[in-house]
Amino acid sequence: MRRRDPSKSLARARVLDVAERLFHERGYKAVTMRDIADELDIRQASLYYHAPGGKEELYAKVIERSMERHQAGLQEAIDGAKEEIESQLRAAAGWLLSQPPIHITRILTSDVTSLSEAEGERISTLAFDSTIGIISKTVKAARKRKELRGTPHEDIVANAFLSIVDGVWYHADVQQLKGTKEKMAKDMIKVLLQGLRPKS
Amino acid sequence: MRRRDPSKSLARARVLDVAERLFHERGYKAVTMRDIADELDIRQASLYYHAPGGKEELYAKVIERSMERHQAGLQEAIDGAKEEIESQLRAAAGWLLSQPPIHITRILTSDVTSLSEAEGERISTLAFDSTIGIISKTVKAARKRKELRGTPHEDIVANAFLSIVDGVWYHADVQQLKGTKEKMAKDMIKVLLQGLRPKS
DNA sequence: ATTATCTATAGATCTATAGATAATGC
DNA sequence: ATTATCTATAGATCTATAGATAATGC
Repeated sequence: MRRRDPSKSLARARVLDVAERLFHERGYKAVTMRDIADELDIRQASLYYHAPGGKEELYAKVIERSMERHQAGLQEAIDGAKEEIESQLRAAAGWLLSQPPIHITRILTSDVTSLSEAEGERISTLAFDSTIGIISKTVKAARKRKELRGTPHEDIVANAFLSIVDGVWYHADVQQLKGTKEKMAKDMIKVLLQGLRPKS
Repeated sequence: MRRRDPSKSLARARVLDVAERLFHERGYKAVTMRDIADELDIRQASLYYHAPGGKEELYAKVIERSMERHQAGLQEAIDGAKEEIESQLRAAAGWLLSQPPIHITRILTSDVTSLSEAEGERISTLAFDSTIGIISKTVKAARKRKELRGTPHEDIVANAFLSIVDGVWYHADVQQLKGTKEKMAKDMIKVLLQGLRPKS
């Protein structure tokens, strides 16, 4: 052994970190326990010491942790911003761009269908509430303050917002467009909000 | 045998239809050859008579056919509409909502990474050009007509548009929101365009 | 004694091939 | 003879478990 394990959480956290990155990048089915072990430089079987519950439970733990972090991160960003929807969404986008892309639509439409039904539903709800739900709530509050008009449904708007940020990631990464991600997000938020404001 | 195969394409097309539905719903890795065979009510091995090239080639054929159809469908919808961006996008959305959701982001970020590198790149390019590319071109043309301002980058806008339509599918299907998909799409297009028009 | 690895392997699943069989058209 | 299935099975891959081994702390 290398050391007396100063906290147990250190090695476990590393496992969760690697698993999170791979699961978010490729999705549940496309990641094998061997892939995760390889990146950790241990044997595939040794991974089960840190993840005795198996792959599905590891995935669930990864998504739980990731979603709790996103929920908190989004909420803090929004609460820390001026009580005004453009500042709030810009802060939310700032948070999202500080983290690797989550591909929330893939989680909700593909990944969860490979899990047991009960687990799939639990993860669906959690993932929805932690991301779309938070933004949706914020949009709703802005409507109460009369900053935004009543349509379209806030979940659709929230989903559009998150997809746009995901799209910014894709175009910055893969398509290598010029300009910073923050600038792209800021511009798209402006576009989105202009259409959402009351005609006055 | 049941019949003299009046065209060969009939059975082949059924295979492609089933495979397309499953691959689009769940993604490449989450669909097995057995899943496809089961839905066709044949044995898993019999599927190889219709798909002798194996799973990866079947997936490629499925995506090629689907993307060619989408490219044609989108282009025809847009060309058939009034030469004005709102009519064009509404027609494009109408086409997309007449087809099952494609989850283009999942294809581009997850599915293609499970293919061989060359095939992955080919499919990526095809999928991008057939969807985001077509909308992007349309946005660019509208800019030339001075209907829209110059930012954000048209690929980002096109991606947002497609994600929004995908989101409409999700919320109508899974979340069971009230109202037709067409109404939701129309409202979101209005929102998007208002922000994209020149200040004048 | 506990912690964290390892090797070996069972068992399930998945892709793919070989070869037999049955039904039809020429 | 051709077309479309089938059964049987090889071989690869994947998840998971059992039990051995090495290093450290008590």
